[in-house]
Amino acid sequence: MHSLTEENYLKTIYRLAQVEGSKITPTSIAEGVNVNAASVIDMIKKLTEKKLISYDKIKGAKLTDKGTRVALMIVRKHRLWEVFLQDKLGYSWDEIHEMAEQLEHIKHDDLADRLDKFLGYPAYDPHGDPIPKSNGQMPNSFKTLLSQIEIGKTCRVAAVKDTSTIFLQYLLQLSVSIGTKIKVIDKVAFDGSMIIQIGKDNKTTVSNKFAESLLVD
Amino acid sequence: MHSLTEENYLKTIYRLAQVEGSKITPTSIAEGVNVNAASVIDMIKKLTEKKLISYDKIKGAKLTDKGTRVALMIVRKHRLWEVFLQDKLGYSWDEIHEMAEQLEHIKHDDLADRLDKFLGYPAYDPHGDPIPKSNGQMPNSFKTLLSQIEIGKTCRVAAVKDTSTIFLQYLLQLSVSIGTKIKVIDKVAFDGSMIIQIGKDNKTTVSNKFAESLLVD
DNA sequence: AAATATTATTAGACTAATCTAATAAATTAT
DNA sequence: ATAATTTATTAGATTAGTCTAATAATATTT
Repeated sequence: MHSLTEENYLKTIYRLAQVEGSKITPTSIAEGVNVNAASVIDMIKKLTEKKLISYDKIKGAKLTDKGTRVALMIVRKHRLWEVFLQDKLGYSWDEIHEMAEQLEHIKHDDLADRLDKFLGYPAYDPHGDPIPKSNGQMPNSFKTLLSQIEIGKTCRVAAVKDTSTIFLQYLLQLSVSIGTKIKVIDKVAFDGSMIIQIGKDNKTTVSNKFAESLLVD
Repeated sequence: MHSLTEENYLKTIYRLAQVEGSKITPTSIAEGVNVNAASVIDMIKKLTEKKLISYDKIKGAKLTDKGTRVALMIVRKHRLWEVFLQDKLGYSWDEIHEMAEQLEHIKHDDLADRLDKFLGYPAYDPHGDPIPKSNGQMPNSFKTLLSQIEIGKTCRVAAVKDTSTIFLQYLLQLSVSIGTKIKVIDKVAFDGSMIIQIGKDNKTTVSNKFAESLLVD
């Protein structure tokens, strides 16, 4: 079995790998796991030994098939528990992440599958992220960053790229949640900020950082 | 906050304290937590420092008010999660303990309360043990050991004293669960075994060890 | 290309929780 | 009450995961 710590590294590497064509360096992992880069080197050795990742200085770190399977099952559990916390216990989407971070490590052969069934086989979690199936398959989705939407077009919030509490609370303040319609009114070429209309509200200006953190379809 | 390990020691000390008038020694804790007695000595020091227990060689270990509160909240979470696993996910009572051992350590201000509400404020867990309320109060219950029941009397299974998988599976095999009616037909003075009738089944003979592990009312 | 800055890696130390082996203290049996 | 046994405690080592500080290797500027 894998320790909680190992699981967190695998999950982080999996997440970093989602960013297309990026090299996964010890430093990026260190940021993700929130430890010192020196610690990452040690863990890279351990995970390599266990054949959960491969690592070379030029290509960076990469999950093996085995490592991917483990990571996907952690992501699966995380997202299923998030659905549970929102749908069954009535938490709001900015409160659930921390708890799911703990719940994702609960081990039992078919707990995830039973939970999945109990929740009615949800395809997406409350943040709009797809929930891996027990065989590792992902429900596919076609999402783009809000920043990529052309002026005049309207889109639907599908997921958040940044799940930090501070961002989620900002979204709450703006009344933005999964499913909210957003119309792009104008873009500021200078700094990439956008003037958008949220639902039927008045127009708001949001930063480029904001527009790069929101996934829409 | 307390580490998972500290929580497990507190829970064990709480459990040992339930056995009326028994001194809680380093050795008994060591058995309960499944570690070496030397390790217990270290932890006793740590928990004493944190004012979670008091310890002296003559009186043994004892939870302080603060320690009791912490232990009760772990027991509360454990038992609530057991209800969840049985009632909502459909696990049987011999499968849930291990999972609840992990779930009881999930930390969040009001997770237990929300879960409690979601489950409909259950008073007892699937093993028949009372679930502490959020203020630490216990639903009271008047249980005796099956071994104490007189010949000819009928009683109702209320809880199990031993929650080992092997015992629970034996119960399952005998079709004994919480609520099952048991009539005491005869007792063997020699070794304390009992001849009992389980529900409407035929008579069975059970050992004294068995009769000392089952709580009835 | 040399100077500077960044990133990767090693070496050695630290903490929490554990262990074994040895010793001290207390209990039980003879 | 002495011997034998059990229990408590100390000392020192071990493991997983982390850290800091120093060094090596790359990348980026100028």
